[in-house]
Amino acid sequence: MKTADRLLDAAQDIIQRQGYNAMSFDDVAKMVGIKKPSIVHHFPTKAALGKAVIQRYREMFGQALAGILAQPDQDLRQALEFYFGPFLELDEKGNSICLCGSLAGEFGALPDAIRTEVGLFFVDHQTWLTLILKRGAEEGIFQLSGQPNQHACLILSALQGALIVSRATAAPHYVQQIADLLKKGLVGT
Amino acid sequence: MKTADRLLDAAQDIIQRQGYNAMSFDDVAKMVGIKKPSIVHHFPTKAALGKAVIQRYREMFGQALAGILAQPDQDLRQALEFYFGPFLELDEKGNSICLCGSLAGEFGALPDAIRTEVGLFFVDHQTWLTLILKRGAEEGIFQLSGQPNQHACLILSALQGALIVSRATAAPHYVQQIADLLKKGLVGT
DNA sequence: GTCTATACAAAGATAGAC
DNA sequence: GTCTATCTTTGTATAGAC
Repeated sequence: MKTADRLLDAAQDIIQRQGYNAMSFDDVAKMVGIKKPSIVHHFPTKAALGKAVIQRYREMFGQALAGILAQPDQDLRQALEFYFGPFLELDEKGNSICLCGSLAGEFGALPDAIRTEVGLFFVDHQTWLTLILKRGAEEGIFQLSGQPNQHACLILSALQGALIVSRATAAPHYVQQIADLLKKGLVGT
Repeated sequence: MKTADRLLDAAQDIIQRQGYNAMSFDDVAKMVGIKKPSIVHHFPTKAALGKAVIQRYREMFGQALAGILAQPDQDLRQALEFYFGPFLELDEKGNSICLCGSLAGEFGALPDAIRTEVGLFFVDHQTWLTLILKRGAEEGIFQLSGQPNQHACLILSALQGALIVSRATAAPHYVQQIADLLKKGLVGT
């Protein structure tokens, strides 16, 4: 595996566990097994490393979500289930939250370039969820009590918040409980 | 106003805007108008300052929530409305999120004493919300699709997440939209 | 209770050899 | 592409005067 990718992996892992400000070049270098100044050859600044981490994360999610949408005869309930997947995995793994949830928590301390990427991540997800929910409502699969966009924001916020609260309270299967209740809220009473 | 209280105010403000790791003695001292080493007279370490900030925050919320519960002939819908209040205010103010939401985002980088306080904050809120929802369900005011505790966790997570997403996307009245939909989810279809 | 001065470590970043 | 060495700034904390 290329050094640049291993650096991205290490940086992402630290941010998801400890936050952006707690991620230092030295920590990242030690995880990869090289010395601190060698990082600069791959990423000139910490902000550049951070930005690259989010861009890769956004792209990974973007492809996964586009892949779900592209399926013919898609089951929209199943599509939503796929969406929950990565968040459930993060919670069961423990100690890690969504990369962008972590970054957004330190928003006021972030470089501008990173703030922009984080904002785009959330908008991406809201847009995708809104589309799924709107289709589902039209097909009669979902019975929405509010606007599709509103439900999309609730799902996104609840998952991000659930990961954060779950880690701090160490409650088992916390995100799963939240996801189950969110699903119930989409099928009427 | 006592210096110790002004230090707590300043530290809390920075944590809510930028996070715990971005909060330095020097920043706090400058906001209060004293020099960095003078803080030590009031709080021996950064961890002690941080812990004191959360303890005050927990106590403030604790008293407010107990006050709502203590009201005779309480309207449970109104009680929930009161609960949403501080989160709506934070969102409208902009740039700040819940103190404990911010800290929980950096959980892996926090001193043990602070982790404990953050966990207690969330448990406090879950317990209070569960009680309100359970009573409401018994009285027929709320029609819950899941367990009261489950709804409590959803409300807490959604509000914490909404503040974080709202700040990163700069969407107007974001938390209000989430709160409205959460309320709809408690009254059946 | 606040100050100046200072110790000490860690951080992001640069220069130049290999 | 990685290294050693170094610079500069910042951060937490201490010592001791006022």
